[in-house]
Amino acid sequence: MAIPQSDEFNILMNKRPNLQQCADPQTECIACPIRKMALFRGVPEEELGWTQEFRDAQYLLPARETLYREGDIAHSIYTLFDGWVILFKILDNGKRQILRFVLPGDFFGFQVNGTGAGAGYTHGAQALVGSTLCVFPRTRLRSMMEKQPQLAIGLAEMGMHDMTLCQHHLIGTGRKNARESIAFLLLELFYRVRMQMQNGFDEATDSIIFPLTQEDIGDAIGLTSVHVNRVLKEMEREELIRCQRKRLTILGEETLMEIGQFDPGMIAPKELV
Amino acid sequence: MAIPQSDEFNILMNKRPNLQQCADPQTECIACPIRKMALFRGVPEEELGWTQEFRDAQYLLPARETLYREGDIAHSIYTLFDGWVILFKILDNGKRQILRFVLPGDFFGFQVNGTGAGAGYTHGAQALVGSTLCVFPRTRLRSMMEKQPQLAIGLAEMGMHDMTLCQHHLIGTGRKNARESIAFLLLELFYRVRMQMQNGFDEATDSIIFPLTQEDIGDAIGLTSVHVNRVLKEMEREELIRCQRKRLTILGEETLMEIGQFDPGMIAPKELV
DNA sequence: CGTAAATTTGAGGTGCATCAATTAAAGTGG
DNA sequence: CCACTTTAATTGATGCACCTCAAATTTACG
Repeated sequence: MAIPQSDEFNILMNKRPNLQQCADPQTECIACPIRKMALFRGVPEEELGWTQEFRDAQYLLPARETLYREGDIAHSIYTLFDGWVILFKILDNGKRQILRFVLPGDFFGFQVNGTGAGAGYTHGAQALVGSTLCVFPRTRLRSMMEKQPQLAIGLAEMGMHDMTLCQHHLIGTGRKNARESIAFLLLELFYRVRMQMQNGFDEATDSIIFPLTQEDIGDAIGLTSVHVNRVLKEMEREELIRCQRKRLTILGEETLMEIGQFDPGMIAPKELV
Repeated sequence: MAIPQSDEFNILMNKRPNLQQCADPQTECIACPIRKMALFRGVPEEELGWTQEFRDAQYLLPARETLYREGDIAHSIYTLFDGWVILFKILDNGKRQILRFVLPGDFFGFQVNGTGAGAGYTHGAQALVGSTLCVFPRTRLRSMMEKQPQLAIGLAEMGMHDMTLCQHHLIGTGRKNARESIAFLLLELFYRVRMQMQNGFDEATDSIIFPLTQEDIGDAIGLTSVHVNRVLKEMEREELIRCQRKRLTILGEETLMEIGQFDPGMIAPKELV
């Protein structure tokens, strides 16, 4: 049975032929398991029909696929429902800087250059694993926020959280050595995945699905994959971590936290007052 | 004549004995020359009496003085009215990472750890030059936003802008060499100061007041002051900049923009749609 | 005008990059 | 399920951008 397709979807498909519309039934906002962590966290239950109407649909993005490139016209903004997405920027010299690791519940795609409908994304976005996205039309965001202040507050709060993470990455690249900032990154991602308790965390082995390559790690904290490898190997020899076959286990949590100067409270979700 | 002092002020003075209340008359929000760049950008004129009531007062913070330290209970949030403020974090090893340069119109002090009235700042704040601050009670922010959605939207927009700057700093420390990221930083600050056309920009010489020490520059982009000095000296020899006596002149704008991969559009104020 | 703070310059060391080649793992079509 | 191909991980040798330490000089400031 054919699924009816919106204009948004057609625009999207035009640019990204690999994006697939989900089969019915799609997750309703009212039944969304990650809602309390996501954009609509502050919206009361009785209003959720309205958020549902704002949302365009859910889409599947296969692993390694690009969602958008820097400069693409920003038709849509996204909440990641399931999977892993990276936001990044490519420099003139060809080097890549990963700006953010997007995990389920995170909102992204709202950072643009320019104004109005023709504004372009400031960065690129790519899936690390097969991912499910909730897609919203960007041009309606402002009017939606004016109607529903909770949405704006939620956005400001999530922005604050993202900002904190970004600042910690800045500290990592600016003022920590390779060992310290790798320890921090591994712990940060481990805690963020474990916090949501649904997406690849295995309680039995205290491990998570970890789809980053060593090159991804390097591009996040400003190192070459060669040097990342040396540090990771050393940490494995010291029995601080196990990082194999796309799975990460933290063995020496205490020690790693000291090395990376990591404290879970630093990356806890933020609230405005 | 004694100025009546609010509870907020007393709390503030208790912790920061060097903060001085401005003499009357203080700038009214309705007459504020930087309002359109600041937190209340979206608030219609007829509502400004209300923003005025939200604001506690304006205060003076002398040069080099600390406004708050990391971990201090966050009673207040701030808009910088005039001056330069840096937000920073000190690591265990004593190194300092500057997270943000706050210029007039910028909003800060809302990033906290924890919830409720006892939450603490995630970072420290310090004035580089004598600065004037608009102070707001943090605990009323949420209710204010619920009453006035434009405030939440403004906050989200400013957050987006700050995030973009932070990401560019991340790119600088992570994926650029000393020369490139110094060029970027100088241009960024130069453009941001010139954009507001009021605060130390001298049209005749195309120069700005530039209160950073070479150590400040280094702590912003992850270099030692020694190495910053060598790069700056080289740039002066090449007649790309003049950076003396707390004043910065850009001589080779084109070349510098190429070196730093800087484009003014990247740091233009952001709007949601 | 004296003292502290910031800048400047030199010499020597190191953490990470670069280049290069091998091995292991993951993906793909038959 | 296996051969084939591609991608990622691993290891070694060498180099350089930036750090560290240290001392001289200039500038800011009470």
